[in-house]
Amino acid sequence: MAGSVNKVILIGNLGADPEVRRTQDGRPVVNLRIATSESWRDRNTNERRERTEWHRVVIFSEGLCRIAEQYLKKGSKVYLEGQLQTREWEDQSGQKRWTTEIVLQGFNSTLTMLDGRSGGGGDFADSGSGGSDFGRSSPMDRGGGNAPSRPQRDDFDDEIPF
Amino acid sequence: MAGSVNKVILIGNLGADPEVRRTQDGRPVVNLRIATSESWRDRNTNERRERTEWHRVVIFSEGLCRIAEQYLKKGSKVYLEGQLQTREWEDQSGQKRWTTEIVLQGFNSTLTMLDGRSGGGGDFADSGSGGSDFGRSSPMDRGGGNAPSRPQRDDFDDEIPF
Amino acid sequence: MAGSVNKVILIGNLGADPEVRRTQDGRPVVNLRIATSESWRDRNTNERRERTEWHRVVIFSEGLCRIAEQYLKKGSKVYLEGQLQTREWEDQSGQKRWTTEIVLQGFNSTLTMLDGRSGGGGDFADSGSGGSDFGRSSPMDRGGGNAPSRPQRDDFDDEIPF
Amino acid sequence: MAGSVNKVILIGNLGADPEVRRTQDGRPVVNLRIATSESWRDRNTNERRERTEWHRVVIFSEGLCRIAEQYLKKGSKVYLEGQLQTREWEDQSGQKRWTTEIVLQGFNSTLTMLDGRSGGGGDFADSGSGGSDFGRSSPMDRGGGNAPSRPQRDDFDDEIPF
DNA sequence: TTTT
DNA sequence: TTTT
Repeated sequence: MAGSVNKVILIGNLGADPEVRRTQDGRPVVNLRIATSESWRDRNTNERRERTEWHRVVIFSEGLCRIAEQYLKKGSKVYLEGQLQTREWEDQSGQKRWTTEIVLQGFNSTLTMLDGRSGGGGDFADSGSGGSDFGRSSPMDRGGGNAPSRPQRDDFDDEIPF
Repeated sequence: MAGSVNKVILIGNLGADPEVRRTQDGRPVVNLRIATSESWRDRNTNERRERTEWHRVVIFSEGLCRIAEQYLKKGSKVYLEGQLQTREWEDQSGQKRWTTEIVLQGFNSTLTMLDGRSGGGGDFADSGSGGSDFGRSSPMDRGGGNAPSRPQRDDFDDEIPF
Repeated sequence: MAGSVNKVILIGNLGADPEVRRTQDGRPVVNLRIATSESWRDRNTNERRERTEWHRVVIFSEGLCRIAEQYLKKGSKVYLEGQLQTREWEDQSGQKRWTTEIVLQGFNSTLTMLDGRSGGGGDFADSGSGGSDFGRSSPMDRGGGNAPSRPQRDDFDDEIPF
Repeated sequence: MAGSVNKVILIGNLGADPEVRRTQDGRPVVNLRIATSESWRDRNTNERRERTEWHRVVIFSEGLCRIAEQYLKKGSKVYLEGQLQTREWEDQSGQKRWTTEIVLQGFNSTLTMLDGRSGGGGDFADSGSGGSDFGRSSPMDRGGGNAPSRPQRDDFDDEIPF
């Protein structure tokens, strides 16, 4: 469909260290659990109340995976932009289940650390990546195939951390 | 938690007419199914491909419910801002399930029609408001001078459709 | 125009303490100067480079003004959502000039502190609110003053999880 | 500065056809004038009022320039994401002036047509460009210079329009 | 004028 | 499971 937008913006804290996996062909995938919360004072009881929402974030962009691996850990505060995707899977009993995740992949995905821990810090974005590693299959896949002479993602990565 | 943000921005089309329900105490709740899509041309096969993502949207804001009921229908294109919420429920077999929805409720929720169907059109936001406490004037009115006798939220509601 | 959106999202640091003024009829107006920066390493020279952008922010929302006054100071890091407005003025020589500002006023304006300085911290939004009721307690608290017969926040709590 | 965000999101209509220029080294630059509006009913007079804001948009991304040239015209409705930049210039009398623009360049810039005119339509993003000119210097580097051997942007462009 |  |  022409003219659609699917964007999630979060600022929250990692509930656990980033979980790093690799696809069969060696590309990294990082999963994050991120908490966002709201607090307010209940008018009737005057008690302070809080609601925490837990988000599943999946990073496919190689550059952002690297950032997550190197700089993020349990408790880190991040700003990110990604998109919603719901995927279907089967539980042990063979029943269909759905999980909704925030996917960071391709252009318009961003990950920024908001606390200075680890001496890191920085503002990162996935330029859509360069070469072989990106998207292979997805709407974002520009390519793959032949190794690009100089993958853009690497260029980008060269710049960071600063 | 201080300093967190949980925001979803979608532009997409309704896959069905809005589904309107009422809570036990009479407040409206509207459910929307919204599709966002991306298309690209597969470089390897040169085929055009498309991926459609379906989103569950729940509107609790009374004002936005009214808008949805009155103006939206299957096929309508909308811009919206809401927040992610995952709720737990039990399926028929008593197993826990989770569903992630985009909730429009309270400040920072917005719903805007992007096609002119139905003679409608307009830009709506939920002030979160109930009745009497919102906006003393107009969104743009910084100033004024004469205290308006009638709360902006009502004004706002009066304003639409325009 | 129906169906338009005018939104600015910034994360940056205050270049100076908030500047607080009052309108003739006593309402507060707060001006902020906020810096956003990007850094990168120049590929050719291998030097680290940086570009800082300075933004003029004007807060008309009383609640957000109060927050700014109480919690923000030079160096504070904030997340904010507002809208672009360009206003015309005359310089000393009578020539027309324009200044573009990010205005926080009414629904869909938000201000969140991202560092914990001052013991503060919090997540604030402008419900378009009128006067006395915002900030008094929490972003979620719409209460204030006379207990509204059916506080929305409570509604909200009732509703979730649903 | 690490951890900053500078993002503008607009949905509005072009007030005029795109204005296309070229830099000395041949790269395209497109200027757009975009209107966003809000309407409301004045509580005191009960008149309908409207405020239109005009935005200056500058597109440096080659891919997005092409899109703008090919598909946009006066009256087109667009969704875009870019960033704020204020540049200094001198008027005829040698006085300093500032103009704030919304710049589409590099990752995290997007342009989407929201009306189907011209048979067009589509969802475009600037991947930060391709080849040789991105990252080489900066996100802000509009430069370029050497023709990229296989510009990513072209890859991307191959996919559109669909 | 901020920040890292 | 985070954070304040």
